Amino acid sequence: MPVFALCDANNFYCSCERVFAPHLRGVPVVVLSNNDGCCIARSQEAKDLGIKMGDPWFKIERWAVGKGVRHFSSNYVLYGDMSRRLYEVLQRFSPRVEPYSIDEMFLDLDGLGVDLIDRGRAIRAAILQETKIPTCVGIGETKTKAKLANFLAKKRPEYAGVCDLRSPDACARLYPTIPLGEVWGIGRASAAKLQALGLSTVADLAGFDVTHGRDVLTVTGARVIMELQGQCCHDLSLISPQRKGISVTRTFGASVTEWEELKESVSTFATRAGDKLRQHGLLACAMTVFIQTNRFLPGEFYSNAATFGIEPTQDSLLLIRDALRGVKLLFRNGFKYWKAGVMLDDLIDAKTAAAQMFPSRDPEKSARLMAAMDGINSRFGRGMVRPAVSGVERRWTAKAEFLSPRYTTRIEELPTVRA
DNA sequence: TCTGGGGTCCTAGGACCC
DNA sequence: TCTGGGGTCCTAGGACCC
Repeated sequence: MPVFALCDANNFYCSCERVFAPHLRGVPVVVLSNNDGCCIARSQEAKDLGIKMGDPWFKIERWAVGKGVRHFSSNYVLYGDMSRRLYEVLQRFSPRVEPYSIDEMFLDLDGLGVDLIDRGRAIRAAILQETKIPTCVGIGETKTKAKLANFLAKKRPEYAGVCDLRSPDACARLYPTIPLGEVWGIGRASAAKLQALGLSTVADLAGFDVTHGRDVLTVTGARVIMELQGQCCHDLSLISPQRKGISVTRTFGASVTEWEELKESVSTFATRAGDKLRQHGLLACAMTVFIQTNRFLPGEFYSNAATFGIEPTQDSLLLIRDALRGVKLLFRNGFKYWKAGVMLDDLIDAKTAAAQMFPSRDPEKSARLMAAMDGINSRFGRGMVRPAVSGVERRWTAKAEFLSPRYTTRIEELPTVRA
């Protein structure tokens, strides 16, 4: 029987900022999204003041500052680094650690043969001491139960940050006290459906017939129910699966009306997307670009997107070219653009693709060719240099002919109008 | 008039997550 | 003036094929 622990950092982004500003302990802190748009993390004190996730900063700024709230622009490099440190500490407690998100890690505690509550306390203490980040630990025989235990560890002071939901006793006592919307995988829509059927607590959900559950919530819901009952449907995954898509999207600080300005932004997005592709050693075969006006403003709302196949590439210059061609089709004069983005799909492994693209060459040589291109791209950072190896480009173009013409550009003729 | 059946592939859209 | 960004999975239904 596996035993999962979920270690989840408390108010992670805020806690990271406090590591370097210890005087802010006890002070309400929020971390803001891109362009300081809205609150994406809140310290406990900020939550206690009633600040909600996603609250637009411009709406609450005056009031919040008056209440002594301190705010930070988000710093993902810092958070990523702190996350890695958490991971390193956890690896000392179990050889099997799965980073689930930037601030959450699953551990396999099976076979440790010790008091797991004690073990949870030790984990918290080690992380706090070495990274200054407070965490909570939830324990269960399925991931879903570990998540739920973590929720209790966070919300109910009597657990002091560590909760074990493995025993039937604990479930019988606690399930009826938790609203079913707190369960991992039950969002707003599913919660509403279940409530319409008269279910309201986790106990109701755990006691729901699995087949019936599948009818109402599809197979995902059936798995949730089984996991609540202690039947494991999600194992630990120690190797991170290959990325399926990469996107770079932004709302603009100030609305954009000119083509030249939009072009500049979209070029930047495509460049960043290319950076990410090279980091992961991938090529993209399809692209989606979109532009939007501000849906929060009265008047006409315009939103449009184009999806099309591209030659398999990670080269930023080619990505920029394609993105601009796409967005040019979408651009309409007279709109105030508020948000745009570039999404890359149908990603393939660059090394494997190289071997397929140069079939007449030996694999060694294909790999060297790819490495040469990687070198060019990474040396110039932003992919502003095209692969100069003679013959390469011709071959890549030839390969494109073998791709099925799956992608067609879809352009709505008329802007959609919003009341 | 009667109007198969089984299969695959693809996509849009919904839902959920952090 | 100012309202985030980046992902994954599942399903229904259309297109197409034999």
